[in-house]
Amino acid sequence: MRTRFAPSPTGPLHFGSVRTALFAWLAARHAGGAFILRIEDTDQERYIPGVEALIIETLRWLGLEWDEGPETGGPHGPYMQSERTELYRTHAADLVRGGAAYWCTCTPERLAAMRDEQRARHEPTRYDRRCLGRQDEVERERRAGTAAVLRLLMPPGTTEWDDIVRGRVSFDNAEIDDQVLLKSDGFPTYHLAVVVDDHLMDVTHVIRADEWIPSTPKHLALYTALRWDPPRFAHVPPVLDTDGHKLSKRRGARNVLEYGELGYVPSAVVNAMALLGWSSGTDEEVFTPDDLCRRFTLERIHPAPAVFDPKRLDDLNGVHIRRMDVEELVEALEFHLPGTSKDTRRRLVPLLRERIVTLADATRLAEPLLGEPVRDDSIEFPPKGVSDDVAGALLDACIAAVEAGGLDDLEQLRETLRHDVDERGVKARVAFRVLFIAVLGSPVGLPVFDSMAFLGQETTLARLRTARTRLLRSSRNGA
RNA sequence: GGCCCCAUCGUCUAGUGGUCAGGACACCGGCCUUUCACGCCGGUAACGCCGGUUCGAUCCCGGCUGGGGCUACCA
Repeated sequence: MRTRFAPSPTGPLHFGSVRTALFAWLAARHAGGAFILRIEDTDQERYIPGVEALIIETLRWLGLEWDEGPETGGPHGPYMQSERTELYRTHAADLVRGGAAYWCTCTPERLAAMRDEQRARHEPTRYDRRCLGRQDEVERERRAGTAAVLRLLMPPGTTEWDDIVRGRVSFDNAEIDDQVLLKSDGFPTYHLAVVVDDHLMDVTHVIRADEWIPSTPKHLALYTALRWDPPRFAHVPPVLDTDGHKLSKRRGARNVLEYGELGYVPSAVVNAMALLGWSSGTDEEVFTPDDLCRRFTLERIHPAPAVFDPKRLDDLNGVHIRRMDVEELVEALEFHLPGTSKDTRRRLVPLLRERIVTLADATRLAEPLLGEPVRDDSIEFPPKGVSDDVAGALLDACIAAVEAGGLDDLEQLRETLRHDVDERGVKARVAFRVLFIAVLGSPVGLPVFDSMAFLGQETTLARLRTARTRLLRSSRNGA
């Protein structure tokens, strides 16, 4: 099996377009086949420089490596359509010779007027073949320099194919327009280029968005005219946003690369994408890329459009993070805990792992351990349910214990302090908020005794004493 | 206007001519617990509508409705 992903460099990749690439990649990997990357840059007007670099970076980040394509090369190159124009012209000439295509010099104005009339008559809009009956004349016009396009002569009859995700699809050819194959600037349209390239690159399975279904009969007609065996088609449904609209650049669909900056890990993004429109048929839903390669088949793609739910990605991201081993996480966290050493991160990971949804959460959570905790006076201190006396006694006990080396045995330290507050009739879960605020600056956050151990005796004592002082001052003011 | 695609909880989905219509996320309870989180237990929640075929339809067929797409010298 040979599949390809053929994006046009008109903007960065979003979740929907990458999911199509993922499906093509998975299908190839599952079958032990090849995955090809080809850049469809035949539209000179919409081309945005630099975007192909972005596309390449996105696929690499996700681990969707291609066997043939830009940068890696391959036996069927070049893999940029703009460098293959000679190929398209050659095959266009074949089509003309075989009577499957003809030149047309109709102006855009005439074409527009023609369509308006057809629409008014409730007919399908398609070229009326005016130029087909006057080819000698058209030839003279072309020689004289009149702009001309090459059109496919759509044969009569019906076109049918067995789509891997849709089943049998069929069209009445009479409804299909004589598609422009070569534009007047000499560049091919998508329709000619895609057929020539897919065939020359030996693509066996065309996996693309279902918006291409209506033009598939044109492509099939081209395969027939060129006497080539057509590939199998799998038209995959679109990914919708929460409002039910198709994901698009225009509607602000996020560049997939941004998910990395936001702290999502590639394996989770891949997992979430795969689950949009595909299921394993079992109850399992957490998969590594390797798992997916093993289990993915095109036949199990659900034909209905899918709404992308960011909550699902969050969940999966947390799961994938929790499944990473310490060293992987130490590596992954480098960007979000800037300036930390590997060893620091190694000590932080056990505290963070269970409580971050994205890697970026680590920045906020670890902050009080990496810098000074910011005192937030909107946080009640001592907290509700804890008297000044109890808070003071707890801090004193904690200070004394830490001075005596209590951080060497956190379990023991905790039990001692818990016993103390218990005797004063206060629940540890309530009283310990004093410690949280003292050490972390907030009543919620990382486990407080582990945090003390991370900070070390000196820093811990400093923070406890600062809190103790703050307490004295406030109770004096209060009295 | 013409043509095409799609339709199961809020979301992603499984599913069969006879099922208590299953799972996951989210949500709501509870447990665990030094906070938070993790984890565990439980709960709310779906076959769009109308016909037909059939002893019986979520499942097969048709229509409708709804959503999406194509209808360019864009992809």
